[in-house]
Amino acid sequence: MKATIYDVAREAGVSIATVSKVINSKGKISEERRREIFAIMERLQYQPSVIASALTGKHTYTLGLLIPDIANPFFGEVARAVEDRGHQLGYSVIICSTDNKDERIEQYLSVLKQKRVDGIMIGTGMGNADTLRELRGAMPVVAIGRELPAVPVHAVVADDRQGGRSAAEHLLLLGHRRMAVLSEGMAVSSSRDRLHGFRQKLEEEGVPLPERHVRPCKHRIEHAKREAAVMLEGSDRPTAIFCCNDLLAVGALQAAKEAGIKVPGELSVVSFDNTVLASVTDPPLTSVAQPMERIGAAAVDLLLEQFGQGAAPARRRVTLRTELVVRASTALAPHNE
Amino acid sequence: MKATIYDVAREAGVSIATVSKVINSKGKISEERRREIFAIMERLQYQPSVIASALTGKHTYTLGLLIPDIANPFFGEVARAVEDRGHQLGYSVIICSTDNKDERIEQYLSVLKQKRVDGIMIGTGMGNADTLRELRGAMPVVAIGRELPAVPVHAVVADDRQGGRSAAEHLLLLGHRRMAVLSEGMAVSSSRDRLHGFRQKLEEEGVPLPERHVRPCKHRIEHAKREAAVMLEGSDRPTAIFCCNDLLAVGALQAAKEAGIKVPGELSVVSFDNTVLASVTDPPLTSVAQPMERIGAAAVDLLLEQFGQGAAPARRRVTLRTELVVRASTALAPHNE
DNA sequence: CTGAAAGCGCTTACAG
DNA sequence: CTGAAAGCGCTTACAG
Repeated sequence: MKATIYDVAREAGVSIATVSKVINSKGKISEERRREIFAIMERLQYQPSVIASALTGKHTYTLGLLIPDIANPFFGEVARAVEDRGHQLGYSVIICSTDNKDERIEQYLSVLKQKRVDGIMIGTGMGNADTLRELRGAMPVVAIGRELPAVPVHAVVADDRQGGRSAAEHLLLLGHRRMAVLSEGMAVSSSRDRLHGFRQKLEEEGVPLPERHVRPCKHRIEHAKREAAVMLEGSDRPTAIFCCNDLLAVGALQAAKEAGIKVPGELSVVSFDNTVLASVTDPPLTSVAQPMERIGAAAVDLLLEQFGQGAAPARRRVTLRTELVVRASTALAPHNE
Repeated sequence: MKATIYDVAREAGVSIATVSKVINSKGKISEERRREIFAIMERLQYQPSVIASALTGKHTYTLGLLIPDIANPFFGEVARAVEDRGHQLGYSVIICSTDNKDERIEQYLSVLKQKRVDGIMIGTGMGNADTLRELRGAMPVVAIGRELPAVPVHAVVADDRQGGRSAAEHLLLLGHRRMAVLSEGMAVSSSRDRLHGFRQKLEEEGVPLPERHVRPCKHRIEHAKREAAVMLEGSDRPTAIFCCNDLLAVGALQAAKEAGIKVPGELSVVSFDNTVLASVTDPPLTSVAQPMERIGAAAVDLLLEQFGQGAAPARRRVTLRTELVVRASTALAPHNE
């Protein structure tokens, strides 16, 4: 049978209270006793039960992470960052891939509550504002990667607007004037902000961005490819496309290839996220990098900060800068106008 | 304060034992009472504490998943499959990215024990056989994706040998005779088996595979690129390369491009895993697909099967077939010999 | 069909 | 510096 605190106490000839204290470095215990007790724990292969200690009102040292899909490289990298920071601080993370489905979200939330996790990070859409409001009343929550509409919660996000701007700046500097955008659904705040920043910069420079050149896409390569193909038809086609994530950019690349349009010679493509995909395509993608490591770490920190405090302190936002990583998918605009 | 089983019992005018029974569908409770109690639980927003119930000797309904890196697309897909199957059956999964480092492995294992997870899936290397032996004595374990040396544990793996064979068959059919292999370290059983199957098939057909054309690589694109570049020097260079995973194949593709060697015209590349990367490169990769979904699901099933049984039942292995997915990175061998 | 009581393995005041 | 006792929120025989 597994050793318990009673076994350790008996061996050491002390009370379980004393053992508990040495485990948690609390109270004053003579150095000698503490050594002895550690030795006994070692010998008995004693592993204190987090379950039992959690029941006594302490933390479970477990966090929940809601994301659309852990198999998506972007979320995989974010999850890794969350995991690492959590691990450093003594927390484990339970992954919850929601596919952005309300049903799965509710199920996972219920499970996480029953397991009494110490807090939840939400990187997925949340259709139901009531659910979120209720959740926020029950435990610390932080939005990660995107804002959650309707309910004010802490959030850590990339500076999507500035990221969009820097994509625009890059293309403008290369002389592009006819541009297009492949965006995600407008329900996603991060995607809206990227587009907003991009468009704003173009407006400042007096470069038009016709509505028909802004196409929202589902989060799938084939879909992006189809949308891009449509954009690339006709003679007044754009010389540059800004894609709101790497997957969309892959679709754009494939569409261009099928249409016999050379990237970057005849078409520049700027992407967003800078996941591993960006370095794997041919040509490799110029991409606005999100600081995924820092996003993950900040989310954990923001979550843990809330432990001390009572219910719902002032809302906090952490915005992290993006950085344009230039690769081979962008070049000077063709001057055959 | 959070509602407890006592609150529900009080409201319903019954004992906590009765409430417990309706929660767990145990014993005989009149239909009327059961409805009433459910209604009260609903009204009180009662969420039974998994913590408390776990302490009573039941399961924690939490599983541990050890993998090298959740940010690696292959493991991300496996993790997703594990998560889904676990979720279906009422289990959560804690991710543990080990980077194959013994220190991290030990830390995570210790945490998982303290949290009393119901079982552990190991998809990472395990240098220390003693650790594993000890672990296996303490709780259900299954190896996932590769064998664990030295200690017999249940395992679910792809049929790597057959996968290697089918890669070879494909290339032979296309007329290739001068082949090379980019493999992972030989410590990894799956990589060994892939190479073994590949080589065996070649031998059967009397096609040589010179030792200098078999190069072990680290799990990084740049490293693979460098190794491939060396292989592609000289005039007797291979007309086909078999890469033991998608990342290595990306490296090979990049090396070929830099050397001005056309894929698939002058060089065919076959990959293994068939992660999202395989469909993103240019040309997209012909790849031996691992059935990641089924691997993940089988691992969970194999783990849960052990719950009923006493310590260490007979060792079981589940081997799942691979499938060659042909894309555009392979073609007929050039006949300019 | 229902309930009283013991017990799971800890932590936390409180007393000494 | 150390220990006795209550309590965390459940489940499980056992008795009725």
